[in-house]
Amino acid sequence: MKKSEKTREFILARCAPVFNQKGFVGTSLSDLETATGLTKGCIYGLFNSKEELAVECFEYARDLIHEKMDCEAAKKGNAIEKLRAIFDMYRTFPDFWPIKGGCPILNTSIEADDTNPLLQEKVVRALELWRRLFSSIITKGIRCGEIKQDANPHMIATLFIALLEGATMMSKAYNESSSLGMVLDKIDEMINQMKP
Amino acid sequence: MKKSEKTREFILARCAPVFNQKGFVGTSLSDLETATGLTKGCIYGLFNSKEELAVECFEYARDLIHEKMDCEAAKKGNAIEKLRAIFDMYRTFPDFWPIKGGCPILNTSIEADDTNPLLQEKVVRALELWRRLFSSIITKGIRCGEIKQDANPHMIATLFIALLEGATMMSKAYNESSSLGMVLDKIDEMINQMKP
DNA sequence: ATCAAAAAATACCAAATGGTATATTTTAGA
DNA sequence: TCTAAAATATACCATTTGGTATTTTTTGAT
Repeated sequence: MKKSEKTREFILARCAPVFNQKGFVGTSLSDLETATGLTKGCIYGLFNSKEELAVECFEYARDLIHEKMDCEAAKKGNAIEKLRAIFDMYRTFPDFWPIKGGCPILNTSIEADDTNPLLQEKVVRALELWRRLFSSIITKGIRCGEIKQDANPHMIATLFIALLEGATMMSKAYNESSSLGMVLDKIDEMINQMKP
Repeated sequence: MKKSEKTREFILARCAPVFNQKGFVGTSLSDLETATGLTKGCIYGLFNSKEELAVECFEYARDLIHEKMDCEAAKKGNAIEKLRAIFDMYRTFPDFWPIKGGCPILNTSIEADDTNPLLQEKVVRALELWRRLFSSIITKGIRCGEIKQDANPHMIATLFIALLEGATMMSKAYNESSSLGMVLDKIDEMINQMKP
């Protein structure tokens, strides 16, 4: 691995949490200098603009979370348990997040939807990826007879994501886990009703 | 009404949508000058700082929405219908929002939770207000026998808000109303199950 | 119509912003 | 060990930022 590649990864790891907490416009180049201990001369040698860096940081953060979910799901043998494993991660709020600042999809979506088409597009792709993760688990569960035949994977996945994101916002706002807890209990109930 | 009071209201009405779309840090004084047609000399004569103006804009936007919900609910006679009336507003996404940029509570919460304690505190109060609106309708519904005795108002209100906020984020991201539609259908189902 | 007070505009400020051209240091292959 | 290339730091740039002191304009009561 080339030195520049290592530095790139290092910069992403250090800057992703900063962008996730302060947002794209809220993060200044000097913030990124302090976060990395590098100069902007160096940063601009590896990334063409602040926006390009922000995009890569977003994808870095999204991957962290997605991989963690994939990993938790992979440990389980059937669809219902896979889903439960993913939702159980949220029980350790806010420590669950592999990155400081909460859900990068939520954070970036809210900031970008009216202001930054490039980031906005990355958000849509990330949401699609996430929704597909849920709905593919559900679809397989239906095929294996672990989940009701008439369950609608796309709709259930959408409900799960909406519930999780809304509850994440609330629990971060209140700075306590009880809202998220109530939502997770509801999700549990919904999962039980999915059984054949 | 004094001239200065009228100008204050005018500034709030013009600036609130700008803050709601671009965020606090993303909005510059020159943005506010273009939005109002006034100079910052004038703006600073009425507000002590950009932050104070942002706080008042947030409360202005929150009131717009809250009053619209109150108004819709007031038209109906019983709890179930009051709830439905409020949720039906969301069916006209994105035109429902009395203010451009979507839900100001969601937007401000995401930006402020890690960066701006003052705005953050206002978000918490707004969330509490909103949750109380829902749970007081539900509580009255229980007392009148329109809603199951064992319904948990606080929990149901939390679920509703999480669903609405999560779905708002998704529908704004995708720029289409189908996610919100699915969530509204689910909420409808939940309301039906609340009947005694 | 006058005039003081209120409201708004002008002109200015230091600091910070994103970005770049250049210089210096580090790296790795011969 | 030498050296060219790669990586990083330095020094600089124009522009924008939030904010203010001052001046001009508008207002409304007499």
